[in-house]
Amino acid sequence: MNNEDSTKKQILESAYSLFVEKGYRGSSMRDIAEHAGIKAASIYNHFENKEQIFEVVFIEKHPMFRILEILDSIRGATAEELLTNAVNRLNKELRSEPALLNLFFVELVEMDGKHVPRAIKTNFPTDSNFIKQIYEKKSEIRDIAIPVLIRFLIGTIFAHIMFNWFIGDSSSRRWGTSAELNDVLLRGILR
Amino acid sequence: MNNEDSTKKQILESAYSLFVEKGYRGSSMRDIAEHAGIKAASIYNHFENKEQIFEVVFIEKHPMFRILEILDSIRGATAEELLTNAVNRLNKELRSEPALLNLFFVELVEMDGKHVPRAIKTNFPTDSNFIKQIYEKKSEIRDIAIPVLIRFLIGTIFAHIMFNWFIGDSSSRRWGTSAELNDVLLRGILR
DNA sequence: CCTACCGATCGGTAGG
DNA sequence: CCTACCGATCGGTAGG
Repeated sequence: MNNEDSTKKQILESAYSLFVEKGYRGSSMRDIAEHAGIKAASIYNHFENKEQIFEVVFIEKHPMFRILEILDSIRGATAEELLTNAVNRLNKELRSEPALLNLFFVELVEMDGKHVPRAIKTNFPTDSNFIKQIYEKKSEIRDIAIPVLIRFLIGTIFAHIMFNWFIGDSSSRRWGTSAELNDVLLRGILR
Repeated sequence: MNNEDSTKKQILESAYSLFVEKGYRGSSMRDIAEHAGIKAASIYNHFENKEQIFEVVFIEKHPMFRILEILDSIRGATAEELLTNAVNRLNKELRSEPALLNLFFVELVEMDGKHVPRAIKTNFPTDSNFIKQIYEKKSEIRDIAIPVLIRFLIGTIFAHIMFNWFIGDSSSRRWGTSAELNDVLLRGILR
C-alpha cells in the first residue's frame, strides 16, 4: 500500500533527524511519532521496536555512503584540481551538515558500534565515479594504493573538522586554515 | 575533609567510565552512585545535579589534554623519528582506549558541544615537551606553523581510527595499514 | 550518608 | 490508526 510506505518513510525521516539531534535514548517513541504526524502506538505497525528503527536509519544514512555520493559529483582536470575540489567540497558539506557524523557517534556510543558491519555489507557502492577519475589520473599520483588515498582524503577532512570541535571554533585562527591543511595533504599524495 | 574529597573523586571516576560506556542519558544517577559505593541521594551532597557531574568530568578528561600528555613522553633523535614514534604511540593508545574519544562524542551529541569552550579555556597546557622538541627540529620540517603540524598529526591519527570504525575492522586490509598512512603524512610534513 | 518517596516519562501492549 | 493503560525507571527532594 502507498499509505503504509509513506508513513513508514515519515517515521524513518523523523527518527533520523531526532537521533542525530538528541541521540538514541534522548529521542522517545512519542517524539518520533509526533514528528511523523501519528501517535506512538502506531509506530509498532511498521517496526517491531525502537532499536529496529535505529538499525534501518543507520544502514540507510551511514555517513560513508553519503560522503562517497558527494565525492561522485566532483570534477577536475588534473589530480591536484580534483583533490583540492574534493577537500573543499567535503569540508563545506560536513560543516553545513554536522548531522552527518552525529549519527555515527550515536552508533558508536549508544549502540557500541554493533550495526557497523551489517551497514557496510548491505550497501557498499559497487562503482564510484570519483574513484574512476582518480584511476584515470593515476600517473600524477605517488605509488599509493587507491583505497589508501581515499582513506587519507576522507580522513583528512574528518580530522580537520573534528579538531575544530575539540578546540572549539573560537581559537581556530592559530591552528591553521583549510588551505594550509590541504597543502600538507597534497604534498603527501601527489608526485 | 579527606573523606568528602575521596567520595567526590569516586563519583567522578564512576561517572566517567559510565558516560563513556553508555552515554549521558544511558547512565543513571543510581548507576553512578552504586558504582561509587553509595546511594543516589548522596551524590547531591557533592554535586548540584547530573549535568554538573558531566561538566566536571568533561573538563577534567577532555581527550585533547590526554593526547598532549601522551605526546609529551615521546622521544626521537630526528624529526622523522619523533613524528613516526608519535603516530605509532597515539595510534596504539587510542586503539587500546577508545573511551578517550567516546567522551567527546557524548558531549557533541547529547550536550550539543556546549561545554567545549570552557574546557579549553580552563586547562589548556602552558608548556608541552613535545612541542618544544618539534621546535628544536624545525630545520628538518617544511615551513609550516607548528600548531598546524600538531593539528595534522593528531588529526591523522583520528582519521585513521575513525575510518576503521566507519568501515568496521573486518575489511581493513584493503584500506591500507598504519605504516602506509604514516608515510603519506611524513611526506607532507618533512622537508 | 541513608530510606522513602515525588511526579514525570519511558518502551511497549491490549483492544478495538 | 487511535485511546487507554502497564510496570519500570528516571532525576531529584524531604527529612533525619
